[in-house]
Amino acid sequence: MSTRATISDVAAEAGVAISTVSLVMNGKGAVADATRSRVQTAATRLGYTPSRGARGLAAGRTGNLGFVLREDHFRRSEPFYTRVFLGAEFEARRRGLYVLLATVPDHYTPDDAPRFLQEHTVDGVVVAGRVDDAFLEALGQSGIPFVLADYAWQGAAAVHLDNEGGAALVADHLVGRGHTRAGFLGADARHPSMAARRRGFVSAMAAAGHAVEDAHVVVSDEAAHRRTGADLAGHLLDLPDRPTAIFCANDALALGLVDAARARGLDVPGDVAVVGFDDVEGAALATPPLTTVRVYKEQLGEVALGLLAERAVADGAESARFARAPAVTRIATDLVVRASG
Amino acid sequence: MSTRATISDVAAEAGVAISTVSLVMNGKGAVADATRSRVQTAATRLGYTPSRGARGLAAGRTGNLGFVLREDHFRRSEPFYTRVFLGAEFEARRRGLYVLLATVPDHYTPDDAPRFLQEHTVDGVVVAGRVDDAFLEALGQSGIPFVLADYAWQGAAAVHLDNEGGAALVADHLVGRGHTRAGFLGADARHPSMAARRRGFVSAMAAAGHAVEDAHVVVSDEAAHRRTGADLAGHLLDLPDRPTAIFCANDALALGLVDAARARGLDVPGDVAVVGFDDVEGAALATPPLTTVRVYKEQLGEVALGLLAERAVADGAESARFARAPAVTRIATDLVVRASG
DNA sequence: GCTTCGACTGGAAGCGCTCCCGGCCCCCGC
DNA sequence: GCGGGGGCCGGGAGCGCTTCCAGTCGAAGC
Repeated sequence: MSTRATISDVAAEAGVAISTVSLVMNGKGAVADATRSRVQTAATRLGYTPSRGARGLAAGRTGNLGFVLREDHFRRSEPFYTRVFLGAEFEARRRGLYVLLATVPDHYTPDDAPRFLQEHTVDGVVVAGRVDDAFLEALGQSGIPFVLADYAWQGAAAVHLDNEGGAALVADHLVGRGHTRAGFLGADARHPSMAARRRGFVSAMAAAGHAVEDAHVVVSDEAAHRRTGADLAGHLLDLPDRPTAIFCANDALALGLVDAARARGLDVPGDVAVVGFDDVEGAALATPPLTTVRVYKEQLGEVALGLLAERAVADGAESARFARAPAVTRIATDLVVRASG
Repeated sequence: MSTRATISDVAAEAGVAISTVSLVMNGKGAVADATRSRVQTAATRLGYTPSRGARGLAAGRTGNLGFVLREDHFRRSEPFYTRVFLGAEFEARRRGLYVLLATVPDHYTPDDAPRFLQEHTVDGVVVAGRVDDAFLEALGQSGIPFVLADYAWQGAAAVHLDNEGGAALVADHLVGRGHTRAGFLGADARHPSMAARRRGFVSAMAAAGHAVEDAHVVVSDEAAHRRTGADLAGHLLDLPDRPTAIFCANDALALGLVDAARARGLDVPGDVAVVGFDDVEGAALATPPLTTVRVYKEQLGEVALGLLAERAVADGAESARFARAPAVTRIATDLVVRASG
């Protein structure tokens, strides 16, 4: 191991100038093939790998990107954002970048600022899921490019799931199965995705000629957990004109609703069909297996990071940044039909 | 925002030399109080934060630590290692360090080497959970200091849970409840922790005068999932002299065993008491709530990172590294008694 | 009163790399 | 045959910071 080889070692070994080695390592400029290969063999012989730190210092870029999410999103047992992160990490690796992970508390104060915002150790930030707007505010003012994943804020660049489209798929599916009286169960109402699922479902049902009655739309501000689903279920299941099918804003809620239905002696899907959203790992294993909308979490992360990388890299032109119109990318969703509805 | 302040801006603003600013920022050397405070106010007025990259380059240290785990450990739905990571990240923040996360595949080949090993972007690495020994081999040869969390390998520095102690607590508890015929259900047998739990339990039972019969010890090499627990359960539950209590190597197995018991019409804990290990989030919510051993995942990460930080920092003295005896730290565990046993 | 020390501060040499510039040489066109 | 334009490559100035070294100045020591 001793001390590792530096660029000048390689230059000496190959008998060329430092700058030539740099050109070769970065695949830039015009270098004669002979020289190029001489440098390359010298580099491999010495086991040379460019130092990230030095490269960053000189190039004014760090090659690091931040990935920020709310603390409780990260420690949730359903690894939704973990998967998003993995996708991002994968894409970063492909591009030769690093990802620094950081969490922000539910209620953000300037003291909670991830250090990398201060120390400028990242060229850009992916923000996953809903975070305190105060954080986004601070992030926006810092001038660091950022991309939201599965969240929306003031027209900032974002990539999210096609929630409306997925919900519409559900509506079509239910209508196709002969349901004309469908209900919706939602939670975490402030999350744009949740709102979009509701919107997509309600309007698709209406478009199909089976408008959802207001009384059949139950939405809460609470977190969208299984227990919440069970707790809210009564508002629909105990109705005299109980819906014959219920679309829940996510699988956890759906699972909770199934619990509640079962507790009431109702058969799923016999008495009430249930459809979720997300296709979490437990959905296929549940009894009955849950019909749901599959979302591609890794892809969400990949796309978000890719978008960010392009913005952050192009960011040498400080001025051009705000000129580019914020892009909103949508990741397609699929309906997975199982036994529950 | 424009372009951020550098150390020389601060020096100019405070009317001192660059080196003096550096001394102040690092709290080193002898600087007159007046100068110090002048520098500090200048720094805050300019919103100056030292650049990590430059600092690292100059000091020969990056201030980054790696956190490596197996890919499938990370995407598991139970966020065990996620919690460990959070603990590590927390401790790193306290110390002003960054954590780079990387995963290695189940079967490691040199191509899978996390980039930071090559690019020397980290000063040390925390390895969480069981990884391919080939990776540890490579890591060891790279000369980068590392600390294992929840794994053991060739006497390398490691911190792990007090598995034996926790298992002994379970044994004592069961004996105290009058159980004299206890069984053990394990999986992922190659994991040292799993072996330790078994060992601790068996020897504590023996010490209490109620040795566990060999036929009552069921261990598999499969992953320790809920389904595995259900699948293996028959080897104990269907025995003519079925144990009155079963200690499972982790909660997932225990939950699976409870499933299997219920499927057979057996009452838990009436017909068979069940105890798990880990205290996962679902343990308290299960029916019946699971008696289990609580482990402090965040603390595991904290301690591992702390240990590593000390090694990696002290590592200016390249030679001293191997002189220090590898420390093995143990994190205490607690018994949580709930309804299942 | 002059040396000696210490406390303090400034200068400057890098850390390993990128990238601009300038120069060499060779080939082409007229 | 001569000028000009590329293609290639070397030099060198930084990037922002740490750290060694030298130098200044005031006060204590003889």
